[in-house]
Amino acid sequence: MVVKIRTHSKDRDLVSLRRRQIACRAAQVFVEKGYRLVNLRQLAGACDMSVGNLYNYVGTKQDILYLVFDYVMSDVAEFIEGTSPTYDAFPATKALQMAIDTYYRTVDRLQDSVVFMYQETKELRPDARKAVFEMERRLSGAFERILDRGCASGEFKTGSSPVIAQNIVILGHMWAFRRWLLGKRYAYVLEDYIKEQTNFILGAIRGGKQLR
Amino acid sequence: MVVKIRTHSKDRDLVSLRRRQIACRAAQVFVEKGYRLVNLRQLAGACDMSVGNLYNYVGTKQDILYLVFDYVMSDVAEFIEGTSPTYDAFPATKALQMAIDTYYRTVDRLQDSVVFMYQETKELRPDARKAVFEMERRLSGAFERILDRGCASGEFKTGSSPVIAQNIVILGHMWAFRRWLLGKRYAYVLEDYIKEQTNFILGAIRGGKQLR
Amino acid sequence: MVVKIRTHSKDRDLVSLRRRQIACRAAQVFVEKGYRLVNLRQLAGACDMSVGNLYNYVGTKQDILYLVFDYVMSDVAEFIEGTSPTYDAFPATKALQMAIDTYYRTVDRLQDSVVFMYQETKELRPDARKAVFEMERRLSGAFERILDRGCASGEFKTGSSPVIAQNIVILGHMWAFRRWLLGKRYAYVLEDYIKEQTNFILGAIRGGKQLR
Amino acid sequence: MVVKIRTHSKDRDLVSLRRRQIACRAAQVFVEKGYRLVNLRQLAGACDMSVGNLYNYVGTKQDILYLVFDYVMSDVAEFIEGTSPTYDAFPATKALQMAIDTYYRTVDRLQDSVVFMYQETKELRPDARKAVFEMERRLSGAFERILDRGCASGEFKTGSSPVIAQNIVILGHMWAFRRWLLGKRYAYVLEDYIKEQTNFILGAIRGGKQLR
DNA sequence: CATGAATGAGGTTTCATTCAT
DNA sequence: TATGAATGAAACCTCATTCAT
Repeated sequence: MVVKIRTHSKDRDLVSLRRRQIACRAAQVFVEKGYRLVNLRQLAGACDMSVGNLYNYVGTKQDILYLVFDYVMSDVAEFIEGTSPTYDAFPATKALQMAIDTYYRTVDRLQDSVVFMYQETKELRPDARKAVFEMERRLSGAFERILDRGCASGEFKTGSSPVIAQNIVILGHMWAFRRWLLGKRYAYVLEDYIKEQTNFILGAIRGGKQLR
Repeated sequence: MVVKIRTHSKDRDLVSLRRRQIACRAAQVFVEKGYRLVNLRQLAGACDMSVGNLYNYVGTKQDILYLVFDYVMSDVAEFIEGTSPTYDAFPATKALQMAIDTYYRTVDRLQDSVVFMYQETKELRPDARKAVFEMERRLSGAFERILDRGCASGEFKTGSSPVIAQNIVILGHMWAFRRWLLGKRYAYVLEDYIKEQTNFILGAIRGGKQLR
Repeated sequence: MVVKIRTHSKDRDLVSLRRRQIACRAAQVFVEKGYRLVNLRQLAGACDMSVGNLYNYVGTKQDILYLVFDYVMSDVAEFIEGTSPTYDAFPATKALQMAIDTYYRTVDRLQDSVVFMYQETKELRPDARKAVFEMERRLSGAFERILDRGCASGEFKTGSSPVIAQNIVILGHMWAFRRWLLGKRYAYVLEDYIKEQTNFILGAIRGGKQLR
Repeated sequence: MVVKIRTHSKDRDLVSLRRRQIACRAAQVFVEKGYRLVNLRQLAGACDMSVGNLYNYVGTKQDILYLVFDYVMSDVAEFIEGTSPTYDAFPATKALQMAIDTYYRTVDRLQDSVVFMYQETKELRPDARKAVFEMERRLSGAFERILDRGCASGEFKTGSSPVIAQNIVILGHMWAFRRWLLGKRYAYVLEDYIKEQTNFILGAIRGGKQLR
């Protein structure tokens, strides 16, 4: 899925350089204040550019939003492409534990962005939204593959592994949400959360044998 | 938690009558188009009022948003207060099944509103946001009580029951989200989803014994 | 031909009152400085309104331009509807003289507007442009009827009376153009111009017999 | 009349080479889309130059407009200087017929430009505008000379020949205008139009004797 | 109490022009 | 000489809120 964004420059390298710059800086302000509350002057300021120049690399404000989504998602994509294959060397149970651990830590690192994406996906153009869904799908697909492997090896017994894969992803997002919802009052520790949820998930699919 | 909303009228009854009217009508348009995309002319029109009169019962546009949240949440509150006590008569496992079933059907009925609340909570004033959190807390509290009862009776073996209660709630919301995300492409049936997730949850907390 | 213009008010009378106000004041600034060079702040100022209120009665800046065209053309329409029928009582030659005289004086009165319309018609939306053409057509139609009557009575001998009617109209506009083109340097007197052109036109269609 | 245009280059030949290039290409886009609707990126693209380089040969966007006027008018000037003298060999009536024929065909060829000039003259700086007027004056002067010759020889009997010369010019422009105004609906043929108008004009100044 | 006309700040986007390379 | 990235002022339009009626 490719989302076309208008540019006035023909220098490919410069375009991607500037877009990275925009995505990275805009991510901060968007996440902090929300898409609608950031105006283009602020955005340009955050990007160390003039408003006019911003529009050399982007067609609309919405495009900037997409760049931010893309930027955040690329981090997630890295998780999928980078680490996912290495799990194949391990038994499914171990692999799933590792994948959950890694993914939930990724969510922790990107927690503000995760919440942001839940809240602002609706602002995207349909095609950009579709691209986001696709990424989401690939993410849960990575978990699904491990689940399926576990089912094949007899380690797991799942009902619908797409649903369970989704559950795993969503329960990761929940970590980000709880912090956002509860703010400072939320005193839970990531390590505990991961352990808790790993147990919950494995319990559900392994016939109740918990981690020791 | 009470959120104060300015009014120009002193007739208490009229105020709450009009506010109910506003909440109910505004809910529809907000949910349909999103908070930012609805302006006060449209809002007033939907409420069968003039803009000026709207401002007799409400101080700002945000207040209307809160009224809508309150209105939607009252539906959820009903679920909690109305049905929750009746579960005490059943064994925890049965009670949890029933609660999940009822709640997930509530989510299904309110699916647009659920998504809406995820997306627009950030628009609320801090105090209004707090009120939303509180309701959320009471909701998961209802599940938590059943879980605790099950642990006490030996039916369940959970780690942190607050986390698991949250999981149950969130996995319900996920139903709404998937439909929104996937639109028409989402062909899953509610009955199946409930069964699947009930199995998943019970599996995790009952030592793996699934529903028959 | 009716050109629809968006309004936020439902009070028909107020809408037409304000639109008259807008047309009248906007005409002055537009004619003076040109459509593109007048911004909405200036426009609103000239109309003794706020920008926001202006947009209660109008959908776009273009709409204001059309209001101005309509306003100017209504003056011309008056010429056509008001005076045209009275000419039927006179022989065609006399009638044509009178019509030219009246019309050219109208052009003189509206000279800036006439030039303005030539220059800014292109800025109108297609449907509004069509409405202008129609008015133009009705105008030359008024002359055409006199010409046809004269041909029937043997007073005139024209080739294509639509073309000649057009000529009459255009040569009237030329009066406005010359003043605009030549500015103060243009020292010609309207009376002379009318006489000159009347002779020119009658000469062409009466077999050369000039006015005395 | 000379209009000064700033340049950053000192190479006279290059300057005029580039300016010709600019005028020729810009003419096309200006005529097609209108002065205001063409921006400098488009203009530079059409001229096969970079924006920056454009500004080496021109001081402002207006200057480019003037170059275009100058370019179009040079075509008209050619008509005047090139063909006008040859008419002296013919009797005034014949000369006038020939001049009208040639000029109206020129207008037909340049019809878009003619309309363009009516609409955009106002965008020129005063001194550039004056240059345009002067050219206009020379054009009608060419017809005026023929008229005067005809009056002297007794072929014509005109009132004010400057006015009549203007009429001839304007009625030529009208051909271009009608096509623009009426678009595809205008089905008149140039040959007929020329014949019609020639008759009209000669009729007016020859005492009604029409062409055979 | 009810109306909706009026306000004006603020939003996004465009574009003529400059200037470092 | 030639390039095109960068600038930032200014354009049109929207909308939450007020207030005279």
